[in-house]
Amino acid sequence: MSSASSRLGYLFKHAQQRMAQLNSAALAPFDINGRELAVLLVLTDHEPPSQQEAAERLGVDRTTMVALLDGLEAKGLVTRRPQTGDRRRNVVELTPKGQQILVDATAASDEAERTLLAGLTEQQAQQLRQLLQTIVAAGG
Amino acid sequence: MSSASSRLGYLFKHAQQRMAQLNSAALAPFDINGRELAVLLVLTDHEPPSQQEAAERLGVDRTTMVALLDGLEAKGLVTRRPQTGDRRRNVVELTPKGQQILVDATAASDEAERTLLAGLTEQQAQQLRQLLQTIVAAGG
DNA sequence: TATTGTTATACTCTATAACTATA
DNA sequence: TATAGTTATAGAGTATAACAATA
Repeated sequence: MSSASSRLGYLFKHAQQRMAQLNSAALAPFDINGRELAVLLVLTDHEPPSQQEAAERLGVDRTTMVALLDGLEAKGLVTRRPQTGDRRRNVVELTPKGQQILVDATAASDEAERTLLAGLTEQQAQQLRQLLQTIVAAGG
Repeated sequence: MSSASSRLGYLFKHAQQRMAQLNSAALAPFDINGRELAVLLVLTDHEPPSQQEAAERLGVDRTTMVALLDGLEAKGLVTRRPQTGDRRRNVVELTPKGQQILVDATAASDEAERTLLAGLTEQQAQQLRQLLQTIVAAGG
């Protein structure tokens, strides 16, 4: 238990790096990365949110969200427009192209996740997901 | 399954961020961070390794290891000396102070890990660790 | 005054390329 | 020629502070 490779920080970091690597390869055909896919997912999880709401859901600063959306908008995957009633806020929505990319990229990322979990049984994979969700949800 | 917060990339990243946060607080009294503790652990996992061997075990570039060891050496926790027989290599060893810090900091980090896993049973915590090790080990 | 989006800036972590010394 | 350590540099990813528009 006192080896570097058994500590949680090491394990989380390396698991995340490997997942990012696999996602990167799987999403390359769609010209997006894992973070951008996460943004697209956040934008469709609930109703069209403001940039700040999207940032909070993703756990990043609102200034980081600006850069992420700049990229997605340049690729024609999302649109921004002032919210009627409070023109300080931007309503961010997926374009039809963005919606299509979301569907295809999610499928590709699902396959990348299966690759990462190839050494686990289906039951173990579900356990892992549940345990992680418990930890992350508790973190606030 | 199509929400951002259920994807493995998101879960790993946020779990790692929370662990880093807890480690940072727990290790502050010892003036080291989680990465530096990992280096100390790598240096004692096996026999005194060269910088390059230590870098490979930790999964970072050798140039990154240079900077990490610069910091640890400046704090008086490790020493570097040319290896007799191949003076291109540095043998890196913990000082007595480094060994003491390692013991105390590991205990503090163990406590931080328990905090992160507070929502899980002991059995679930061990399961999580095992599943992560399986994934990371498979990744090469 | 407070909030949203934005910009400028800086900090951390990391890797690539080039250099020095050793082999 | 090849390798270990080093340095300079650059690229992600991120946050803080300050600004403009709006409330």
